[in-house]
Amino acid sequence: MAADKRVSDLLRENGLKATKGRVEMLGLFLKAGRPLGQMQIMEMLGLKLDRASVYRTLNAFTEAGIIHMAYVNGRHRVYELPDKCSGRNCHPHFSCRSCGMTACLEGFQVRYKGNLGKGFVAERQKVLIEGLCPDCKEK
Amino acid sequence: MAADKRVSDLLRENGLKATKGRVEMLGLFLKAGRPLGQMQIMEMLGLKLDRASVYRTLNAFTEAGIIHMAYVNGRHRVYELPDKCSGRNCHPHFSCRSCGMTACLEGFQVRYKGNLGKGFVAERQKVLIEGLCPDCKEK
DNA sequence: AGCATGGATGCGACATTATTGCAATAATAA
DNA sequence: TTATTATTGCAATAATGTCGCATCCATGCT
Ligand SMILES: [Mn+2]
Ligand SMILES: [Mn+2]
Ligand SMILES: [Zn+2]
Ligand SMILES: [Zn+2]
Repeated sequence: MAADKRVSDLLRENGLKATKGRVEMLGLFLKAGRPLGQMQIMEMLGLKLDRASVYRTLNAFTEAGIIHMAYVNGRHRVYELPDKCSGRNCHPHFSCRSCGMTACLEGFQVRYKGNLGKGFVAERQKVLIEGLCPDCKEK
Repeated sequence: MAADKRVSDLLRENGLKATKGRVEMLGLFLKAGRPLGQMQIMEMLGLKLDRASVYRTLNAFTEAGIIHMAYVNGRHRVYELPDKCSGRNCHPHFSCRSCGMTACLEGFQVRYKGNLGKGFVAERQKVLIEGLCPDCKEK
């Protein structure tokens, strides 16, 4: 598949061997266009990869900067491509306290007033808005 | 101790029995003035409470609104008093990606531009700035 | 003060998420 | 193609948090 070739190259450009599992996982992130956790990845891939390999790949991708952890949902770590983020301005997420539904907030800017303090260096922000989704707001 | 009396009353005002463990834990939060996790709590209390009780108390306090989860540090959930927060404007935190050091950011305002979307209700924000602390910046 | 009662605790078992050691395997360079 | 070395699968282990249950104790009532 031609898409696989591009994904493989992307992996090698980032210093990672283009193994089957990695190609499938990165392809999934590219195709999904939304944050993914370990369980979802394995289900979408048909449980073909070992759990440990999925975790190791998520860590490898994160260290390489191909993905980053978007947020923690309960006990689950959820990862995504950093494509909707620009530099230190990572896009925020919303989480429904009632049903656990989460969503990327794209049309939503975060601004800060004040400064961190002498010597601190900001590299990234994680913003999570908690509240109620439209469904849970009813009733 | 007179302080214990006040803490006990605070617990009862929130519909919680003023047991020894709860008085000690809430006293710790009031005295510490900084976010605390389960491990820190048990160490500071000399391991007098059972692990399960600490977790149950953290949950009870959270449901009562006496504390809330400030952030997740690796696998650890860290809680704090909501006294530095006002309504839906919870104060942000900083976390050093190198040493794991975290800090409350008090002189730091967060502003949003744009809106959530029809039907969404924002109740709380969790903002975590990741980067390097002064010590780790030196390297 | 003494007693009754229901919630809280201690303890062990369990659930879940994530990591690690190690032998087998597969991706890359020569 | 072969050699080299990172990666994988598998099982064991770690780490965090929850649950059931018998016991205990904080509270309200007498
Ligand atoms: Mn996102
Ligand atoms: Mn804080
Ligand atoms: Zn919802
Ligand atoms: Zn640091």
